[in-house]
Amino acid sequence: MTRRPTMDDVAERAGVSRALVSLVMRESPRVSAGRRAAVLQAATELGYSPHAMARRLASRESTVLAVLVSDLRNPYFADIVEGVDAAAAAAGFEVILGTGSRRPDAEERSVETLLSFRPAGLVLLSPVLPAAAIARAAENGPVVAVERALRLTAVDTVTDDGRAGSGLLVDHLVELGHTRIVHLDGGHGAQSSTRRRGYLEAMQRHGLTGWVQPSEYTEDAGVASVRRLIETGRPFTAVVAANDINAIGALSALADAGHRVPQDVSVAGYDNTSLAGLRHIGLTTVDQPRADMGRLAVQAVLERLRQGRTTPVRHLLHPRLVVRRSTAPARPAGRATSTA
Amino acid sequence: MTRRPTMDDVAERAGVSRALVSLVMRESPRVSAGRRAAVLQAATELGYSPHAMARRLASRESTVLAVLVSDLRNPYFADIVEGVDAAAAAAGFEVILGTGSRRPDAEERSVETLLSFRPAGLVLLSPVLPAAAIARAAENGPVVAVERALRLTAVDTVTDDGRAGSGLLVDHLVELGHTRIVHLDGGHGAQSSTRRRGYLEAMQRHGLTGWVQPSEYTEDAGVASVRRLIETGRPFTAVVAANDINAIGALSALADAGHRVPQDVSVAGYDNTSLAGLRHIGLTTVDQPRADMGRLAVQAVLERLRQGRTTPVRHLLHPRLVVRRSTAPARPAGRATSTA
DNA sequence: TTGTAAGCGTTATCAC
DNA sequence: GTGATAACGCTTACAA
Repeated sequence: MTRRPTMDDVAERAGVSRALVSLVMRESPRVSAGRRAAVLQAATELGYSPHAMARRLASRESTVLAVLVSDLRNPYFADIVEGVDAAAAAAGFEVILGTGSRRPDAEERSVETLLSFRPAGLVLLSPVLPAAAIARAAENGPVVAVERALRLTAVDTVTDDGRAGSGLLVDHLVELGHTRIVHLDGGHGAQSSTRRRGYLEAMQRHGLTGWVQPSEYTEDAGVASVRRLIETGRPFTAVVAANDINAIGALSALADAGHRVPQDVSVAGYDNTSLAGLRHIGLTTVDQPRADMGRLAVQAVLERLRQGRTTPVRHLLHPRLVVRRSTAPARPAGRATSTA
Repeated sequence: MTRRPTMDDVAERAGVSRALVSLVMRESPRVSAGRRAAVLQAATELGYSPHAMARRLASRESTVLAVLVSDLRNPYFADIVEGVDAAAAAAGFEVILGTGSRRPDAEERSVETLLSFRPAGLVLLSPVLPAAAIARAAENGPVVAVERALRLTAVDTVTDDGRAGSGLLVDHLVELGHTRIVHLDGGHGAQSSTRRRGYLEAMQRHGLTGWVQPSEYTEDAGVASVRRLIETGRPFTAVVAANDINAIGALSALADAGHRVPQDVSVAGYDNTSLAGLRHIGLTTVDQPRADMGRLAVQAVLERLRQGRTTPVRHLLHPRLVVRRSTAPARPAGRATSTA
């Protein structure tokens, strides 16, 4: 609580001018070795470290990168943040985070707060903000939206290729001999329409008929939709769920109905969350290069900042298939509903 | 990228002085309604919002609360951060987050960065920083450590009562008729020694012999230690794991060995992570009031700040038992190892 | 109620 | 190389 030492304190103690201290702190090469040492010593003795805000105010340039995390609870974003963090640190930027709990109004407030720090750039992770608000933010500097489709020329985007990911899963299942492959639709969830489209296209590519069952990105929805699926009486041998948690709901509904996974029915998720990797679960899924997505977002900001790029860039990242125990060759009979 | 409008711009447009704009922005009551309206209109027309850093520099007081999150991936912390966030917002504070990936050096750097913003206070979530570094940080203002025992008078602490939590689990199992209850020890994990102590004390209280099997806060360690447990040939009917993920490892090792949960063996976790609540898993566990912990941390900062408290406060929060399907009455025989 | 002017802790632009 | 001195965008006595 005692007043922190300022540059003037250091200057006085070292017997030099404040300007010289400033040069030393910024590691300027044109300071004599002797003075530099004196300043450095005075600084450590006083426990001085530069005041980041005053520095930015005076230099008129910010080294703060603001990141809006729509949902801190979701480890998916934590992975992206780690990528952002690493890339930002490497570029000499500090990262400040804000959170919005996936509510548009809370996100807008959070963005306001972040912008009040006058950051050099703003990274939005899967924001639910209205596009107009994003456009407004983009008037103040580079904005990158991750996992959100946006056509604004002022905003760069980084997304994973959900179509390709669904395609990977369908290809994998077809290779295992499956033909009756159901997709649980993600409903209102982000990326759900892309994933559905990828599924339908891949099915068509293989000459198979698509079968989409409405669901949501939740465990409960997975349970409910698989129950309905079974009630139809139509046979199926594989389920491509909306995401991992949805797949886990599907798993438990199948178990309740006496269907064994993967002997009777194969199940796949999406996102490769830590859940999918649990021994207990062992879910075949799709993994996005999340750290890379974070890195690319930072890179996009830097390009606008340092190279003056003004045309938007659209990164579409390729996901990777992760095969685990929840998928296996289709049973010759192909009638999953007759197991019990 | 165009220069953001400043207070002077607003003042000029509204035909008033900069000081008056400042008063309006800070919602001072002693401004005439007419001028206030004019200023507000000019501000919205220009899209003006105050420069947070300049404001703090001039007012010599910070409304920034810095939070170090040791591990963003862990949803446990996300819950605490939400509590911090809510309480900070209510008190008119902005929150900035830093992360350290549970590496002491990375955490120290992160704290340095956070302090360069000259925050009003610093909240450390389960830090792995050396105590000396924490003491140093505390020279600059209020510091609160969450989930980390610390005897520094300059630092307030908020922790959950791990002893009580383990006690709740043992009481619950004893009530179900269990006597051969094993504890998987958390090893190097935070709070593990407290949880072990709570287990041992509770066992003693019930006149039972404690049995501690070394483990870690991971799934793999849970698997390995239960395997070793079974190899001993000594009968047991219940397992109090180090935490939830450890318990899930235990579940799968038990399943591999042909032991049914909860018919043959009861299993309990700790932390009430989202994993525990999965239908597929249904783990009995202990829940900490995480949002409250965040709130209390903010409150502690505020007390030092506004009420000038200088004596440290130690909050010890009471956990809650959450009973799910993984625990059940002990089998009369009480011989778990003879099922297969 | 409103305006003037002196900071806040730095960097940038000049001189020397 | 080093040192004055004017910004940076704002708050805050103090005057008016």
